[in-house]
Amino acid sequence: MSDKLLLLGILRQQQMHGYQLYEFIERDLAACTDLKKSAAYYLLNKMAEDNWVVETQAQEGNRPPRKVYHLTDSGEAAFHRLLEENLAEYHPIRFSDDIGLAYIDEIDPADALVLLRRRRLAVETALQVARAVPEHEGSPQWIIEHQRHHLASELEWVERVISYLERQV
Amino acid sequence: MSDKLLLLGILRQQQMHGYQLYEFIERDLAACTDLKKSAAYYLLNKMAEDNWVVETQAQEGNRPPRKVYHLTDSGEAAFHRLLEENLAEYHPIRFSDDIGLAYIDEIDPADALVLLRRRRLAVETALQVARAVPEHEGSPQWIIEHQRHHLASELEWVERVISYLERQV
DNA sequence: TTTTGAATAGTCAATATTGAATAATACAGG
DNA sequence: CCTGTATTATTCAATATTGACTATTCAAAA
Repeated sequence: MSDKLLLLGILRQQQMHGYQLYEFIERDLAACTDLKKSAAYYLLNKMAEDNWVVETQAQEGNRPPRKVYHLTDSGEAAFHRLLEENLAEYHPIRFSDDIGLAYIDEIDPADALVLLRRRRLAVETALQVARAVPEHEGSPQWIIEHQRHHLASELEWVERVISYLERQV
Repeated sequence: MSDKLLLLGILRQQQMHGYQLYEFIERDLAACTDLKKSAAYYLLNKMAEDNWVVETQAQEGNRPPRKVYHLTDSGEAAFHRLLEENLAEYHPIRFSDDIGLAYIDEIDPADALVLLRRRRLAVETALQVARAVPEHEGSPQWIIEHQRHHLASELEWVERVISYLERQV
């Protein structure tokens, strides 16, 4: 659902064709979502069926015709509905990367340490990238702030696991 | 992949039939994964094709025959491979619940506050649940500890957003 | 005793998601 | 002018995932 919200939110500001949407998402919204190109087209078709958007053909030069998506009134209503839903909800996340920790006793602690230090490096790198994103003036960029907050917390946590293992060795 | 690791890890300790696996996961591992029954069967079939597990038929009383899954040697090898991979990697997560925050200016700040307080309640509840899980003696239960650490951090963060909005109103 | 409901064990069709393929144009370098 | 590569725009087949359904057994209630 949040992907539909995202697409509707973009189309609300400006009608676009599929590829344009995809590009915008890849380029500017990589931090919020990893929505794939073909998934975006799929969702646009769904939303067209539900009449949240309409497709119009547009020709530019003698390029192949493009499908431009416009928000309808019922799409606008859906946007607001999904927005309120999204703001109120909280989906607890599962850390699939944690599964291995359940079996950490199956390998030599010294080996485990090497592997977890590799993981720590990955977290540190992600944190540095998130911190390097330039500030936008105006209202706070909640999504990137959340990333930073979260990654700092993750780093603390990996470090806790690592120091436990260090005491084991 | 982490789902396969989970299944292999369980089958390593004890051969099981599909339903037994599913039950164990639902009952005892709800915190680590939300693997569905049919997804588990799907993965078991995949792993049988790859010869990581073998199926044997088992009859008990006059119940319908059950498929019991055993780990093979190459399954054992795969387990270790996946475990090392899993311990070393870190997949940054996307908070799909954050999409709405990008559009928070589209609604009245007072309304947004109401919605976000609802979200805060959901986070608080999840945190209390995680804290209520009884301690296991012996080695630390990393997964549940991670949950607690993470949820505490999430709560801080929602509170940050809420106080920003409170200053806006 | 019959019915009702829960537990057991799995299958399946419908949905969703992905990566690869297609096909047209633009454009730069030799 | 030809050729290879990048960009544009979308479709599609293959994979993965889900929820709903089937079918049997057991236990308890009516």
